[in-house]
Amino acid sequence: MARTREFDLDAAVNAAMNVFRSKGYEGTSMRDLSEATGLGSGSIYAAFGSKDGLYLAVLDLYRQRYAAPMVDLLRSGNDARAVVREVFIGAVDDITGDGRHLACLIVGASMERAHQDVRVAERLRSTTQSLELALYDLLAEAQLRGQISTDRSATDLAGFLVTSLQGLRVMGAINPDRAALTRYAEVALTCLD
Amino acid sequence: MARTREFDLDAAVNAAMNVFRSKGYEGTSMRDLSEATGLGSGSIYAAFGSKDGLYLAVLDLYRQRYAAPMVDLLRSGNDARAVVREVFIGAVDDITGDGRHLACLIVGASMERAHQDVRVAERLRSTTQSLELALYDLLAEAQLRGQISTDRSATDLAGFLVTSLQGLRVMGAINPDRAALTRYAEVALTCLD
DNA sequence: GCGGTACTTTGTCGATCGTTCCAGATAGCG
DNA sequence: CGCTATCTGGAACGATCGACAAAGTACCGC
Repeated sequence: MARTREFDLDAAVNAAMNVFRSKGYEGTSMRDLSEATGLGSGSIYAAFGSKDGLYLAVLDLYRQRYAAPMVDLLRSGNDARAVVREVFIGAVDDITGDGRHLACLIVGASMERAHQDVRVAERLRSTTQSLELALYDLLAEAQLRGQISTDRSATDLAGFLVTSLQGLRVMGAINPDRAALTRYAEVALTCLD
Repeated sequence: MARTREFDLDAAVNAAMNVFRSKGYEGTSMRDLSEATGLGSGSIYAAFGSKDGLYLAVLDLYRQRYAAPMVDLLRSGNDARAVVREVFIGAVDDITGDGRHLACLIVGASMERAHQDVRVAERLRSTTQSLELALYDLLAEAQLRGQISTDRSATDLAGFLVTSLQGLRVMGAINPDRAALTRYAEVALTCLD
């Protein structure tokens, strides 16, 4: 063996993620990525192969960092209503959290890259489906226990809730008004009544 | 006066809109726009000043072509429930309509351009607010008449419905399943009950 | 019909794009 | 400690970016 890699790969992907979130895929140049990660372009290409490769790594990190904890929360076994509300409030916090205008990578990727890169599309479908499935399991169970409405199937409710989450991200990008977004989220939650 | 303009300005903006919708702002080059509109880049710069200028013209056309008719429908004086359902079904049709994967310009602009160009942000806010206001007027009236629920304010309901519409656009980009989107829309409409 | 004018076309500008390659630096092994 | 495999940062690549100037063209008022 010889010299080992000096930089923290995860930290680099994380830095790249912030750039992609604020500038989009096409709007981000390799120069931007070099500056954000502190790496030379040679190191980036050695580690990820290409700009696309780095973007895919960013998508994976995003899923692991944001989507996976949300799924874990939904599967924690707590009260369905409380857990779903917590997910929505967490999302609103995330949207309006910092002033750096970090758009949702999932929504951005859906609009900009899903139709161009099939690997991106696959990851998006997989990520949203895992979230939808966790919601479905939670809601189906709650319906059996009579804790939420059975007017709509758990499938439709889960899909609708994911749709609302995506909508909140878009609305937050247009107008990051936390109080308003919270009220919209509350209206969405009434579908469980 | 002198030589008249040879091309149809609206047709050119419309062609540019399709390109922007399928490739995004940064992903679209002046060459793409030249080919789509059939104009030389010189003509484009003479007519719109810059790529940004053309993009703003596209946003205005999009509003006039898609958002304005929606507002007109909401203000047509017909039954609130029926009109709102019609708007949602129309949106789902638009999302899943053609196979050309034309993303919603509003959502795409929100994610990619709103944080970079203040003029884009203004147009987005203005467009969504006109839609929200039309919904508010419709729903407030319907509440007075006892036709829909008064559990939530008309303001919140209107905002929530716009949020749902945006969410449907995102979900449609990830997975253009008309039947599923229609069911999600139906769930959203239950907030009026 | 003719001059003037506005529009169109073409070619090209410097800058920047994503990518590749190289020379120097560095850590592990014998 | 020397060797060498690997990593590093930066220079340089051709291609393409958005933008523009000059030349050609068609139309209007006279």
